[in-house]
Amino acid sequence: MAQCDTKIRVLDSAEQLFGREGFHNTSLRAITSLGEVNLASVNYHFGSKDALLHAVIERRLLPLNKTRQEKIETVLAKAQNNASLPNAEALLRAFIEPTLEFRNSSQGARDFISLIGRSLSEPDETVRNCFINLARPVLLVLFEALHQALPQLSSVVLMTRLQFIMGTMSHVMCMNKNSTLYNSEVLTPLDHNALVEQLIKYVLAGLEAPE
Amino acid sequence: MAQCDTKIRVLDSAEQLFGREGFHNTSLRAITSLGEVNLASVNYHFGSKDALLHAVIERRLLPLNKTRQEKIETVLAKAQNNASLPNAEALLRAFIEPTLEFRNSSQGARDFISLIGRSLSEPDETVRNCFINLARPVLLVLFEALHQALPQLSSVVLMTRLQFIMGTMSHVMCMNKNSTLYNSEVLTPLDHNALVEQLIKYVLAGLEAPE
DNA sequence: AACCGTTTTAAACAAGTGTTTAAATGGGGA
DNA sequence: TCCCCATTTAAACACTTGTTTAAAACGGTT
Repeated sequence: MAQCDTKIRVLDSAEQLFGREGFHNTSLRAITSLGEVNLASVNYHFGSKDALLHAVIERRLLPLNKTRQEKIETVLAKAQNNASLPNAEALLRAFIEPTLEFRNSSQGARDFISLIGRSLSEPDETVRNCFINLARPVLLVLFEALHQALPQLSSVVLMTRLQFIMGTMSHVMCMNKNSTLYNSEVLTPLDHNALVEQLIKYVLAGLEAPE
Repeated sequence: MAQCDTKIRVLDSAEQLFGREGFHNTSLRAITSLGEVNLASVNYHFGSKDALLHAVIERRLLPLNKTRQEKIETVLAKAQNNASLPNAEALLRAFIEPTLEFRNSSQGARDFISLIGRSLSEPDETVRNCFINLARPVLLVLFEALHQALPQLSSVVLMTRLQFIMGTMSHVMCMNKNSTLYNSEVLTPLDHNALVEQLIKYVLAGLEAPE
């Protein structure tokens, strides 16, 4: 089927360019020439540039959110079996690890994660809402689970800290070698696994700090 | 002086629109019509749209960075007088509080802080470098100061955690009522002071976590 | 082979972009 | 008053943008 091929080529090219150059800084002509397809195929298959963005995000985010939600529910089920409180670190891992493992799996995944890492602070609500609406359900699940894990925290403080965690994660998701704050030839950045562990340690400590 | 007035009106309008709509999503015509000045005045007074962005950022960031650096050096001097290690929380406050106090001072400041909060994850290096180059000196000072305050942390871990802190801060700086993750009619967000205290608590706990 | 709906293609569309130009305007000093 | 300079203005520039059009090409079914 040639038509499926075209659709995927558009999605892949759009993912790469949206992730690296940003949505507004990427033209349909750049996408179609990178994917070596005709300009009009975008509007034919997707309808508009906005709808293309939606398709790009949905393709990766739905499976990712499914994984995250399942892992969270596994932690909750285990706690219920033990008649104990769910473990906060395990819940954070359930949410964070799939994200960064996916990011580490391919260059396309890396570009995509960069795109959605940026989307929370995107000024244009077209982009922002597209991500937020898809992410809200699993974030609510995470919020409720963390509420069980840390009953000493008030709702408003927990919500605030969850926002902080999202900020920390977003920043890690967008990071690449060109965006470091210091031109450090001396310090070599951490590898994937060490970075994940440091991130978990950081957000867990912040989350569990006395109110 | 009519010319100064025009320059300031362009800067103010650009600050507002860059902050709210993003750099690439803001046209010179939108800026000049908001400021009620002629379109060509931007290129006459600043040279180009890129140079205008630079001027917008520099106008606010240079004084802000000066304040942050002075406060950091005050903490360091006090520690030296007491022949003790500098206090990590005081150092974080020296860096964070001026930022959020400025953000809270006016709507223009709020727009500006939103602009630079986003700039770290900006895909276009024109915008990103503009901020990073101006911010690097004070960040290096902060890094060295925290190194003294927390000698048990290795350089690479401290650097990583400083990146996490910048991510958390960036997110707070961009936050507004339209970007919340949950449509919570129930939870009313924290006021300015409570938010600052929660932020300090969060980043301090993450920074001081055992390595 | 003829027909069909789907997909691809090149071309054009109207609107918007940053920048440049050259003329007009304004006010202070000789 | 005249001149000069800095500033403002309206218009045009060349280019890019997302979208639409109508014709062409394709591939499977009868």
